[in-house]
Amino acid sequence: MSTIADVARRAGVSKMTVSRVINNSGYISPDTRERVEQAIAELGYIPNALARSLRFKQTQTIALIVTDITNPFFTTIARGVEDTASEHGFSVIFCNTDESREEEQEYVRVLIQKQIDGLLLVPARSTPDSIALLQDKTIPVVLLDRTIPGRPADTVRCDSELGAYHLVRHLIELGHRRIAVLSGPDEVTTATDRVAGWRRALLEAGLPALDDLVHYGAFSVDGGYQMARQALAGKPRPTALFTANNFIAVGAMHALREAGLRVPEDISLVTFDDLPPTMAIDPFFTAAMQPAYEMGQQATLLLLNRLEGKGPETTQELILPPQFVYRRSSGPPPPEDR
Amino acid sequence: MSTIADVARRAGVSKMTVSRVINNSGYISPDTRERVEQAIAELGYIPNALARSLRFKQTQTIALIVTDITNPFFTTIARGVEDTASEHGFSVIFCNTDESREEEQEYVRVLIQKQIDGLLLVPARSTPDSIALLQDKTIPVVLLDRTIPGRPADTVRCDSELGAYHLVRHLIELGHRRIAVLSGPDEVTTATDRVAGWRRALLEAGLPALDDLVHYGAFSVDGGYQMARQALAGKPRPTALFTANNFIAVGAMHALREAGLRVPEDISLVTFDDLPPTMAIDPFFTAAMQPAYEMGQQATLLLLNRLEGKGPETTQELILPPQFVYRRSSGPPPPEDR
DNA sequence: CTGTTAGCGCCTTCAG
DNA sequence: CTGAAGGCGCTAACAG
Repeated sequence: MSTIADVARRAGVSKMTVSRVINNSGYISPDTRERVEQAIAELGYIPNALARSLRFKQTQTIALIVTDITNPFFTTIARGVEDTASEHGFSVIFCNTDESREEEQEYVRVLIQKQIDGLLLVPARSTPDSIALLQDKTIPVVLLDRTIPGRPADTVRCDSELGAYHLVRHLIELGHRRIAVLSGPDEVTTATDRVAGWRRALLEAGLPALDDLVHYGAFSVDGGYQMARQALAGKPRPTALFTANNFIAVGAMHALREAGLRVPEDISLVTFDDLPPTMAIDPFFTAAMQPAYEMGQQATLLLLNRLEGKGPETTQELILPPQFVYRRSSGPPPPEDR
Repeated sequence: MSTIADVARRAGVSKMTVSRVINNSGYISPDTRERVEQAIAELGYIPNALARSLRFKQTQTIALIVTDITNPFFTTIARGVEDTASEHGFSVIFCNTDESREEEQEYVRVLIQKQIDGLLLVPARSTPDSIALLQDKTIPVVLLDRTIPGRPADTVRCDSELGAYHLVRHLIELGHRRIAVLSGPDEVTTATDRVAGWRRALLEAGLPALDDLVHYGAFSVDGGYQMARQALAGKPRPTALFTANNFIAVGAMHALREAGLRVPEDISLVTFDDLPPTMAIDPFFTAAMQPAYEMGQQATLLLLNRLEGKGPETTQELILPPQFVYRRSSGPPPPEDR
């Protein structure tokens, strides 16, 4: 790897002159520039960004920590982040925590060492530890999708409570009175917010929000399967399920099929997060779709603004509305339950 | 951000001593160590990896360039890469080319500047330019999924020709004689390899591999839709379609539905790449499934080995077999076509 | 218009 | 067991 000194030697100038040519700064005589550019071309010289970063104290690199990159929701966020960052000349380091608080802490440490300029974080669990570490070092952080209770921070997320409220209301309007909710881990704000929306819809309709109907578990196919089995064992059995994400919905469908229940004839299902249109032969779920790409994009823009010292002093919270699609997975309850 | 000098001052020792404590190198008297560790804790000192990298000439960072991170196939690869890299203490910069050669070139340039230790590349188009740049700088590269004709390089991929051959053979055994292939861009080796497998299966069965039956397009839902419409316009109409990836299959299904054709009663469909099990309520496609996670994992291990100077002098090519699942999307041709 | 000096934060070498 | 000097590659500040 040739360095700026090699180029300088070859062009018969000082390192400084080469630096000026590279960065188009200051005045340079045309033929000096020519000589330098030729030397650069001959050597195939490419500047070392590490050395620059060491001086400038910025790396043009941000990081994105998510809990599960295989979930299309996060994939789409990631795509939004990468597109936006790249457009603005930033690279993105991706990290996957698998919902583990320890992994998250470890990643944050490494990323600080690598001197990232900022971080986009989907917090694995609601503890302020990792983000406190960043904020101490005055490295901007934007929380994505989830919040950390009691820790103010810039945030971009979807309105979980509202989305849940509308989905459950839709079920109530169809005539359902026993609606179970299959949610994520109870330490994660999206999971508890979605339960809160479920509760509001029920109470508003004068229906009891029984604890028996609330299930917390993992945001995964297996979690959905387990919770659905529990829910189906309830007496009397719920006539509808509200699942808190796409994987849970798929797992619940497996359990329903196994129990010989037809959807929506025997039981209805509505869910947060749809299956991506690119993957759906025949879209089926009634769903609240989060604007994942836009969330990634907006979060990145907010972060990049912070890097430039722009934006208000106080923390910003951008809450995007979900979109609703009503499809075949929801219908009226079976006759005996009306 | 505190530096090693701050710690040294606070502990009343030299920078060197602090460095020794951090890296556990050389002998240090227990109570000097104690004092230094205390100073580190008090200051919340975290070493600057940039400065280290500048000296050591390695960043413990690799990059992964894919063409479309929203495709679950690449997502799963990415997950395999991230898990493996992280286990070995490496961070991963993700880049998305959208199948654009220019984007790829630009990313490679930036990544070289950032002094990545190695690159995992899904080449967007079959030109050796970007990888030549890396190899000139002796930065190890491992090609993933696709090869670059005429440019030997370490590669980890799935056997596209074989997978296609078996899928098409399956159709032939069911009685199909007019089988169209809907493939990717004709400059991409996976696309051409899959057409080659299709051709071999047909010729081996004594069937004509007519050019009319071959369609090249984009690896996308829209590409699949377009190609399927063309294929359906063929006279006589094919009785089966072989699609070269999951998105193409989904797009083809849209076109089939639009044309009022039932699968498999009126027309059969087999495909490379399944829809991921986490996303499938009711798996439908007869498919050749690529071991995506393992591909990511193996490619990363190969790359990390190269970084340590291990492995044979010659380039390595790891070709993994696809797995086959036979499901409802394929059946015998309609009676009039038998 | 161009060059010199100094330093970003860290670690290797070589003395003490 | 500990410290001082020097350099990784680059550029800001200050000459000339």
